[in-house]
Amino acid sequence: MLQYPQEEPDFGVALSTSLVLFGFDGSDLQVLLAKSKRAPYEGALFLPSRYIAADDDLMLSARKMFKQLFGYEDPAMIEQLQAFGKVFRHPGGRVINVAHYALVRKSDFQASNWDENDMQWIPFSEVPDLAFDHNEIVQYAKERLKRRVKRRPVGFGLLPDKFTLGQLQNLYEIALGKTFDKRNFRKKLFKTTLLIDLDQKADGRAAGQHKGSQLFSFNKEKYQKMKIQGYDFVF
Amino acid sequence: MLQYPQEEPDFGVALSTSLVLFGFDGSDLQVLLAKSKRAPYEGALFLPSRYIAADDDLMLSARKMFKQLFGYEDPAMIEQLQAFGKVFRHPGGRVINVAHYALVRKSDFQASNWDENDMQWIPFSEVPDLAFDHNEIVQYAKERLKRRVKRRPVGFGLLPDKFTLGQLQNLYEIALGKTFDKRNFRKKLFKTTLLIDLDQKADGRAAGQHKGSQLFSFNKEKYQKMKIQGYDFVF
DNA sequence: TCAAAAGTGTTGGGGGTACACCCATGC
DNA sequence: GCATGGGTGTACCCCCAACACTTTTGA
Repeated sequence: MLQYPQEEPDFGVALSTSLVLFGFDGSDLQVLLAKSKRAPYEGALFLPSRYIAADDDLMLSARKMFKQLFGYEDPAMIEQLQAFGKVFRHPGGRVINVAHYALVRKSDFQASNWDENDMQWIPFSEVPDLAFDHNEIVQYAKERLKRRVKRRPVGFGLLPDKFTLGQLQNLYEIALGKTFDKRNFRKKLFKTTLLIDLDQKADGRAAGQHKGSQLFSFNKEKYQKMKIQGYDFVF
Repeated sequence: MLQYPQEEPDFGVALSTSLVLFGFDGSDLQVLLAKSKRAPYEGALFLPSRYIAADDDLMLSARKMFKQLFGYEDPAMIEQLQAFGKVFRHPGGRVINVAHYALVRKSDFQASNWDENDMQWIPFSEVPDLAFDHNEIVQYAKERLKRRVKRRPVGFGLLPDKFTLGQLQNLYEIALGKTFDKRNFRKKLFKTTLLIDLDQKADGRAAGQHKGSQLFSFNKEKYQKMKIQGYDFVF
């Protein structure tokens, strides 16, 4: 039969998932990486990864790993990237990596058992050579993030609840890889009417935040309503 | 170890791939579907699919299936969509479907052994309930196509070498799901300077083609050059 | 007092959208 | 002759890009 030329499926494959975790500390967009302790990649950095049991849901497995790392369940955004086949060959057979990416607010959690796994945040633009084919995955994730940032207000999921326009602009500039004029950037964002002016000024200096600058939050409810009515966020 | 909590990968999974094949006949964008002859989906339509051997490359498997169907190797565009996990459960175990999509020029090939497999082109907007989770895959493929059409000149890969502006407009309208003003559409396309006016008028009536209307072709070489110099096709 | 970021308006040009009529061809 | 699609120009508006100086705060 043309559609299924092999008589029987070949049940010799294992699944893994890697998570590309993007975090933002106010001035720097970063990717979470672990350090390998095993040959042949001893000492090299790689994406947090795990095997998926044969009967586990793909997305659920990715979410479980996320929870293990951060202690909470619902990242601002999590999505499958795609399946990567050119992974390292396990002696036991073929392993397919179904990679995901997620966005986290770095302000939302505290590192817990990361040290023992040698995990660290690496700036977006300085990701070194990684183990396995993880550079390819990170590259793909970056492209996906760019597309999403342009067409959906996902950027806000990376920021703390109260943020300054400076932080927001930093984020957009790093994610999209170009600079924007401050005045034009503000006009553009205000035009969406999705920013709530909190009538509050920053009283300390978080990363990328200037003491005394105006704080804003993102009007998620309004965005939901507008979306239903056909509004399309385009940056 | 946090990164790989299961000691060993679980080699009990099989891979399959489904192809979402988009074709265009000049007036209608279509998807290629086969008819199932087996329970529990007997009579239902589904995407052309095959199992992937455990040590086969994902993309290569998709290309092989493409060649089986069309007799030539290089579709205008072929890309992985993503892995779909909620596929039917084979009695032997878990099957993961790594779906792909491809664009074909319907003018480039002749149906061969399709009859015996009950394969047929179904209009883009009239895809019925499909077997397995294939509706989800088709839906995902449509979104991907929309994005690609907007940001790359992939539409031309669906058209015959010589096409009319009417055909091109049809294609864009169906793919993006909206209508365009004829004059504005032409202005926009001419502005790209990527259309070659063949100084030739259609002498018959292909689908969606009006006898006597001007024929154009796409200047692929010029596009390649412009792309290298940073040009970004945006429709 | 110096450095760094916040905050603030105007102008010009380009691109998008809206809009209507005549012509060529097939049936 | 009638229906269908081909082909053509103008006007307006909105959005984007370019552009510079003053103020606040921390060090």
